[in-house]
Amino acid sequence: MTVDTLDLAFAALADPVRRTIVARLSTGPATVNELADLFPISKQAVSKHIAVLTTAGLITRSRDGQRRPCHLDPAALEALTGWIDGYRLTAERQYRRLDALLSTLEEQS
Amino acid sequence: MTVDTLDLAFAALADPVRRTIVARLSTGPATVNELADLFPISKQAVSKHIAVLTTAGLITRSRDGQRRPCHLDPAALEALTGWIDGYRLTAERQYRRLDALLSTLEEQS
DNA sequence: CGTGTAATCAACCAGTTGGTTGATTACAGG
DNA sequence: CCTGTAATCAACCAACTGGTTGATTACACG
Repeated sequence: MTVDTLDLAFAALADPVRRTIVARLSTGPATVNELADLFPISKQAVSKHIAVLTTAGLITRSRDGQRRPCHLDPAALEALTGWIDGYRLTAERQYRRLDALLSTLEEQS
Repeated sequence: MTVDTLDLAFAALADPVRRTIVARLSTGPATVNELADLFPISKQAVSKHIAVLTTAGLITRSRDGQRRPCHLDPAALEALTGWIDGYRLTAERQYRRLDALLSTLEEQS
């Protein structure tokens, strides 16, 4: 996952409407119109949100007659948690090392 | 973690400068001036980025003389992965259920 | 072919973001 | 007290975002 993709993916999840769309899609595919029913905004606005999520690689589209259902991509979500966890674990290791150092100093005093 | 905090945290990580700051802080605390050396932008701009990360709860500040070092908060990062993983796992379960259904239909045909 | 529906495109507007420079506050040390 | 340094505040600007409405494309069905 490239740096730009990380930009797009985190930015995509920074909006509550888009997070709600992700939550809904986690239970199965849905069309733009179905998703638009969840919000008090226009269908075009929802279409834009879906475009943001698609560009970020978080969802994919398919074709079923006139309908173009949206599907969530779990692998893209996993890439995000992977990025975060890398640094989180490094930081936690760092804190444990600091704690150990402080314990050692405590014993010596 | 409230909805607004999720907004702020994801938006904070949507910027490559701020992600680099997070990466650097995962190895230990650093001051604004130290962090500013990593980027070709003004110290004030870095100060703004740090304010964004602080408001999002991802980093904390402390006081050491004139210095005000920044520290990464692993718990805040964990809250983010927790949110993502919830829906990722739901989606993966959904796909496994679909696969199972397709297998059943395959057997019956 | 004509009609209805799903969805996007296009233009526009208000508010936010990321950067700049200049001035200001807070603290350490001689 | 005065000087130097760390950091923030304030004002400003160009670019982007999230919303709107109106027009357009793509497909299914009778």
